[in-house]
Amino acid sequence: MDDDRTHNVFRFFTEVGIIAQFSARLIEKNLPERITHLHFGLLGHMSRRPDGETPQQLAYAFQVPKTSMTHMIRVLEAEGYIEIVPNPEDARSKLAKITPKGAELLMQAYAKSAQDAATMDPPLLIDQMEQCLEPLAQIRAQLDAARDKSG
Amino acid sequence: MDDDRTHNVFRFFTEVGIIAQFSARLIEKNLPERITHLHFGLLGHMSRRPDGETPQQLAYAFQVPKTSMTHMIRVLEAEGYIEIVPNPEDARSKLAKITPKGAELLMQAYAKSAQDAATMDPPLLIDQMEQCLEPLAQIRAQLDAARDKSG
DNA sequence: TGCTTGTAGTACGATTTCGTATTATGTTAG
DNA sequence: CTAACATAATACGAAATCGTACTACAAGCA
Repeated sequence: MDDDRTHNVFRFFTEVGIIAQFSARLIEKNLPERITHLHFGLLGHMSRRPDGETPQQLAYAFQVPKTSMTHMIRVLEAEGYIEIVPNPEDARSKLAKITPKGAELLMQAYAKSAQDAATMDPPLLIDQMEQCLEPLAQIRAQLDAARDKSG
Repeated sequence: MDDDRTHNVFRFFTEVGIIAQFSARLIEKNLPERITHLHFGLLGHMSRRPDGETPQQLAYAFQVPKTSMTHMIRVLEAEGYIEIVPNPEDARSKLAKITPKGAELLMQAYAKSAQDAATMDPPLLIDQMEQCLEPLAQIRAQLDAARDKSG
């Protein structure tokens, strides 16, 4: 890879890192005290999987260590946003499911953040975001695939 | 903002968040124990500012609380990657400067990560990254501007 | 000068992250 | 069946994050 392209890869990662931090703050501004953007992501993930997922699956999906996921799940459960039930297919395991309270939080935070995004000054560059969506999805899929191959 | 556009904004942030996590891991794989991708970013930032920057400036640039920056700077100093000197223009303040050892670490980690990126399987989609660079830079600039206006 | 207000950095403590080791259950070879 | 190994989750502890409160210095004004 030549120097220019290498430089562009790093620049890409830098921009992405900064934007990710902004989006985290945007969401967390509309979440209760101990709930972070990762918890928000977890709730969104679970809302699309009504049968629940195991901590293992969640840890893999969100690319955090199992122990970190254990902790995040406990916080969500302590606040009543999810419930944790035994996994009927494996007594070692558990299933985490979103509760109505969790679904409510998800919706509220989504709506408020959307409102914030819509009224930002200067306005959010949605055209540019949409323009990036496809390439970003491809890049993410490639990184996922590379991870699965090498660890 | 209509529902589709709102949805796209969230999707954009989601993709960006996942990619940011991957890039953090890519870098950190090539950094010593206690050094994170944020430290790497700090070193890169300082390498472009040989006169040093104050903790305050760094905290603002990296969008982390002052106390977090205090801690990160201490780690970098303890490991010898930066040095902290009094700010001649303000006795309350300090300047953090990269050391030769820090510059060396920066170069090594950069080179190793570039190597990893170049040999990834499936290969990194650099065309797509380059295609995103301009819009991402604009989006980041807009978010920066919105932050400066409202907090 | 003396007073008031603002700013840079840090001490401290609550919480979070995450690596290592452990427990409990599942799976498979013999 | 059972021993050996694999896997899900967690206990535990070291380190990081970050909000609050504080100290030290700076700057503006009477």
